[in-house]
Amino acid sequence: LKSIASGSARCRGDVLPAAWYRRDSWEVAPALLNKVLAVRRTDGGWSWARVVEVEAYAWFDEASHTFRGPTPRNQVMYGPGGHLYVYFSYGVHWCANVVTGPKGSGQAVLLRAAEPLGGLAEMRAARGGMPDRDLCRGPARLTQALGLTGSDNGVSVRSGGVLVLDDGAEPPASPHVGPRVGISRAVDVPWRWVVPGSRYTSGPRPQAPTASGGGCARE
DNA sequence: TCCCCGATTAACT
DNA sequence: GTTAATCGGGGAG
Repeated sequence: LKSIASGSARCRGDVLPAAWYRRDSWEVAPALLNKVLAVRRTDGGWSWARVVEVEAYAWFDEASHTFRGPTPRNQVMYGPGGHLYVYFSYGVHWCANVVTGPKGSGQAVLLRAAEPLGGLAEMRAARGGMPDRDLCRGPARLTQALGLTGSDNGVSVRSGGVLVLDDGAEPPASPHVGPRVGISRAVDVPWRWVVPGSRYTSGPRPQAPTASGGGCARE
């Protein structure tokens, strides 16, 4: 059990076992919903947020960085699950993924949005005083708020300054599912999962699975 | 070596 | 709704 704090705010949660990450990305992704992502700041305090939106990527997936095999950039994605893959996007932004699967498989889950919970002052400062709702709403906003950069590429999420914690909150029983955002290939693959009803998600609202006969049920 | 383009955001109109 | 900013990766020549 880990305990982290920022001022009077506090969070207690369990590190997930390595085997938990050794599954395929499309299984780990919805399980990451409602987990807590915590990052230690340089002053020793922490900032943390609850994951509310994720996307899965895999080796056979045209939209994945691993689709064309190993390169210097994507080498962390070929490492064992339970580590952070951080890449630079559009020459401006950092985006963070949790690597999944066994070593060599080339899978990861993109962290797209989170609900800020603790260490809010530092997140606000990092984001230029945006509304709290927008602090981690979007993959690059999330890394900016929590201070994740390329220097965090490859670090474990099970120890050290970046932690994924299970604080007892269950993943949603029926997460909303939909197509991934901002990609041009495999746009029809429904590998984006969102906590229903959360105000802290980004992009268009995906649909609930078969909730009212709607959703993707067609063809 | 060159060139195109991207798992985006913020600031515009 | 539209667009500029901004630069490294990776495929092609």
